[in-house]
Amino acid sequence: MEVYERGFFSISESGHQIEEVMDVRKGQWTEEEDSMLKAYVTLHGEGRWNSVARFSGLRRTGKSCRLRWLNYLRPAVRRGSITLEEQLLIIQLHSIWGNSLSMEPCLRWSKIAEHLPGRTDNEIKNYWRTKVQKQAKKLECDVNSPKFRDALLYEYTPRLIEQISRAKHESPSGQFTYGNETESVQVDQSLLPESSSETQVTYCSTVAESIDEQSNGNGWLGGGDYWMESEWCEENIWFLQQQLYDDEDDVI
DNA sequence: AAGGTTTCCAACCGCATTCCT
DNA sequence: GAGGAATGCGGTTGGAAACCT
Repeated sequence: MEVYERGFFSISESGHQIEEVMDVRKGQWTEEEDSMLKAYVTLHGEGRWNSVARFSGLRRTGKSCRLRWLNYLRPAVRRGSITLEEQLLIIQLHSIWGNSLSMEPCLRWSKIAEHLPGRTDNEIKNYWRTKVQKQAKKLECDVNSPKFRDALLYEYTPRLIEQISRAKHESPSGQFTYGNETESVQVDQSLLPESSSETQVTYCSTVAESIDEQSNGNGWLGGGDYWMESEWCEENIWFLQQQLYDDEDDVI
């Protein structure tokens, strides 16, 4: 069903303000709209989205065009499930930029997305909300609680790293998409604080930087064919559950 | 097979920030 | 420097697809 809404197109060209009232289309993009937008951006480049909306012939707002391009049409956009390595990074980076300890509560999804080439902030946000928050709910604790964050960082994360390492060694082709030495991101247990505290941020930064360093120059997501099932597997959920219940009285 | 429920993700919205005149 | 337009962000929603009964 096509949805149109009365809207304004307002742009300024060479100092002249042009304002026009017309029907603005909303909802799912059609293939035709996609190719129109693609063709226009290929020819004129990104940016000036209101002009794109007006001159491409699309009955869409600039905002809508921008979003469609950035989240879907851009050639760099990567598709498919979030891999284990990406999960690992998201969890770690979210602990730095996505919690209340952060000095910059804004910009977190886009900041995290910067470290996952080809992934959009929208995608990461969706992943976090649908997968991580769902698991927190299953485990009957708040996703932002220190208990859940600790469990994710100090119990789930090392297991993820272990799985990644195992997968690397089991992979016959040896195609692994970040770093040459998976072991170099192994968690050093001595670095782990006993419970949630400011040192958690320091620890996370260290791990994230370590991963980031490896990603520089070799483009760990840049072209690897490595792919594996990356959803929250029952084994990991069970393990997390055990940790949460075992530590119930220990963790503040 | 049909109807109901859940999951997932593309797209929208409102607000904040940045840019431009 | 001020004001308005453009852009970018996080939060939220709606609907298609998948799953369950």
